[in-house]
Amino acid sequence: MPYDPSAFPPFAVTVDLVVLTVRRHSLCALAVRRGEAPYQGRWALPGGFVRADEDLAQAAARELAEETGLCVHDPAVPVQDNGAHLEQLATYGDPKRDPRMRVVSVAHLALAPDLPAPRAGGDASNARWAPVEELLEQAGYGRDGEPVAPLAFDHAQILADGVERARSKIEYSSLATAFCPPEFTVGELRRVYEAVWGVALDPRNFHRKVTGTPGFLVPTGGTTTRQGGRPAQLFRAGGATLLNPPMLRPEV
Amino acid sequence: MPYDPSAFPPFAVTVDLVVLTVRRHSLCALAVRRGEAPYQGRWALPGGFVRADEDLAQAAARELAEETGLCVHDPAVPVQDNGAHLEQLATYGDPKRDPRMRVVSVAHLALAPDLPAPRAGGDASNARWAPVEELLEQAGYGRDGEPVAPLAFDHAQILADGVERARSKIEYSSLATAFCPPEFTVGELRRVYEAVWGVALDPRNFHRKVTGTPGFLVPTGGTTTRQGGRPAQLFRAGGATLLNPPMLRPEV
DNA sequence: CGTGTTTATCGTCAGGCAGACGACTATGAT
DNA sequence: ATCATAGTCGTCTGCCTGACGATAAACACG
Repeated sequence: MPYDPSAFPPFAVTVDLVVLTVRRHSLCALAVRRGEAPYQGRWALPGGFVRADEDLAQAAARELAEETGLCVHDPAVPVQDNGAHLEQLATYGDPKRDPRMRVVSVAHLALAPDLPAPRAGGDASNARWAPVEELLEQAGYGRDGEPVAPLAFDHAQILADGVERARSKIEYSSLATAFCPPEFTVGELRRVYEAVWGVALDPRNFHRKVTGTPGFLVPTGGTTTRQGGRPAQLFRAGGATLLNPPMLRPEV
Repeated sequence: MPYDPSAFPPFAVTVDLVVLTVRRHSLCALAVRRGEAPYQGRWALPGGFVRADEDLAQAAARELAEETGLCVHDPAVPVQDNGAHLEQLATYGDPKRDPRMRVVSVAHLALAPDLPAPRAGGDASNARWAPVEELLEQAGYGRDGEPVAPLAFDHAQILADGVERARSKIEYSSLATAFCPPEFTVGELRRVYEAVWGVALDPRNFHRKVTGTPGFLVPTGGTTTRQGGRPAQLFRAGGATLLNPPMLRPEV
């Protein structure tokens, strides 16, 4: 028996994506330029409508693939080639968040290794990686002197929530490896933590901590000098997902 | 300019509530009996449609008040009289989760002190507090020998996610006080942890930990013997919301 | 070819915190 | 009076972390 349509108000449901990566020692998020009203020309988070036959996670994975070409790896297996981590973040449903109509947006958080270039329907000028501090400024000027406007809709709030989730989650999980290529060094992993948290970490204590946590890292046997200096061991992400005891974020 | 309604599929949006409390040393959740198809007569989580002019949090607070009489206290102030903690949990949107139509449910988690009796539209027989293990069993028999059927829809999954959120969140936040009355003893707070985690904790180490964490507990000056034995100091929840270092959940 | 720079890695040491557990206190029950 | 119950204070030991010295292995530059 179908429902009485007058019994409930109809909603549009969308997914919005907070896609984070680490580029040049800073935490960056994917932003796309809006081509239509409202907020035409403003930067926003990528996203779109959930289709009639789609699960929420499927919709988020589809949008992620459309915007970045990333595919989502199975959460049961460790982070691997070109696979991004994707998880639900939170849902935003203020009645006035979209001036056109009642839209409920299920935000998702994606973590990806550094990628060559974003694409937004093939148009590179309408998508970019921007440092999160820049996107979260209320107004001002970016690194290139271009004036920066706040993100469209409530996307600044969504981005802030996503960044906070990422910052806290790398404390007690091995998620930081999702920002790394399939093989990486301890130093590269440390620079991920430093970029996400915005702090400096002691290389010696960090090395002791991550190599001493069982299941976090597994050596591949190879070494690399791509960072300069003494050759460093290469690792892959181990099977462990929870870090116990957690990595401690320095105060302040 | 309104949207073209054919551009997106319409959804019904609901809020479902995982309302947890501690009764008789066990973690219990509020369940209501369904009065109509589908799953007629089965137990389910309380919930309902989000209204056209309502925020998601408002809808959850309204449903909570309707089912329990609890009001939600401002998250900025500490837990206080008859106020419950309420937070968004996750959103569930599988296309087949409701056989009637496309429903997206924004689940919320509420934590409340032990309450006299639930009410579901005034009908007490259609609402009850049940131990979460009992509700999460696939099938079997409850404590009273009554046969137990699984929760309706995907509510077992939602409940499991809510319980897991509560279990992990009392580790690193002062949220356990939301299960306590306005004034409580260290022993009562310890029994909350023991019920939620399902473990036994050392009373001496627990006492040292919670009284030694600045801002967690503030003494009211009074004492009580309601638990028997030597009189215990009464405390209120302090302003601190984050516990650092966290309370450690014993292994296994 | 030495010297300096960079990054990686190993070691040492002191302080803090948690688990294990002994001891004592203050109430009610019998 | 004695016991049972629950609360509170201490002690000790082991582990982890932060601070930091020392060494190793590459490259850059003269």
